[in-house]
Amino acid sequence: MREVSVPRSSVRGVRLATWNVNSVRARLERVADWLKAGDADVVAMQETKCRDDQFPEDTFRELGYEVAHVGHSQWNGVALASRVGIEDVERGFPGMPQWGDPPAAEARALGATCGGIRVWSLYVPHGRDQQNPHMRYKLDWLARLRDAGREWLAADPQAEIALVGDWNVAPRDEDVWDMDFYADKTHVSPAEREAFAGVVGAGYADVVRPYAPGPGVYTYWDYKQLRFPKRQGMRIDFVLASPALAPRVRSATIDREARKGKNASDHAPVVVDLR
DNA sequence: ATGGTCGATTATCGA
Repeated sequence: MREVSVPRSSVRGVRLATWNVNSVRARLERVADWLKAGDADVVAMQETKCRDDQFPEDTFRELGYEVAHVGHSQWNGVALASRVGIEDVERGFPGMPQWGDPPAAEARALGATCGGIRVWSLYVPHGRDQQNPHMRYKLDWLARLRDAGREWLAADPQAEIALVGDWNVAPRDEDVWDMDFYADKTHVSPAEREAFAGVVGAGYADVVRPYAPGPGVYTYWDYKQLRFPKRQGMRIDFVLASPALAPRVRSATIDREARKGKNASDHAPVVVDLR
């Protein structure tokens, strides 16, 4: 599968990261600095907030990464950057529900094989609020992802698949800073948690939590209300791994440092080291 | 003070 005979990553393992960058163009300097320091081999990005023709490919290329992107205007947009190859790029997964006018509708999922691992960069619909039709779309979207994920493993139980990104679900009470605050909002409802659990039940394990246990461990902090310095966040960014991939995990970290200072994204990168 | 901040695109909307 690998095109390079002895890539550096095969000697010291593959470092896989996911990061909701909240605009790849507004964040470009910080993303580039993070790539230089972070040594990631594969980086999934979400909320790139640009069209394909606006994606700053050259900056990534200069840093040694190939890129694939799907996006539309300011909405959503997901990307993969890889220095261990990008093959078989797919925009959207089979059965993925649509919302709004294409191509915005397809800007939530990008799959590619990177260094032998099938990586999906995912931006799960937000839901907006419990009564909004967008919530139904969110739950349907996760149900279709569950079905697709189950089929991929049925076709090849040994497949090394990573489902990574911003899931817009906090699966446990400990994953939000205050359950009362979120009681009537999105991300914590039983329906949303069941939808997330459906993907886990299809065979994909959260491989980060064992290395970054809660409570009080988050991946997102609202820009407003000084949520970050007050340590009031949510854990909503996850790396889920298939049964063949999960045992390759050696460590995982949430890079809180990247949320600090000016011009930070409201999400921190999540990093997983594979053997 | 029932908001407070961002980003993309153009006075809103989404997160």
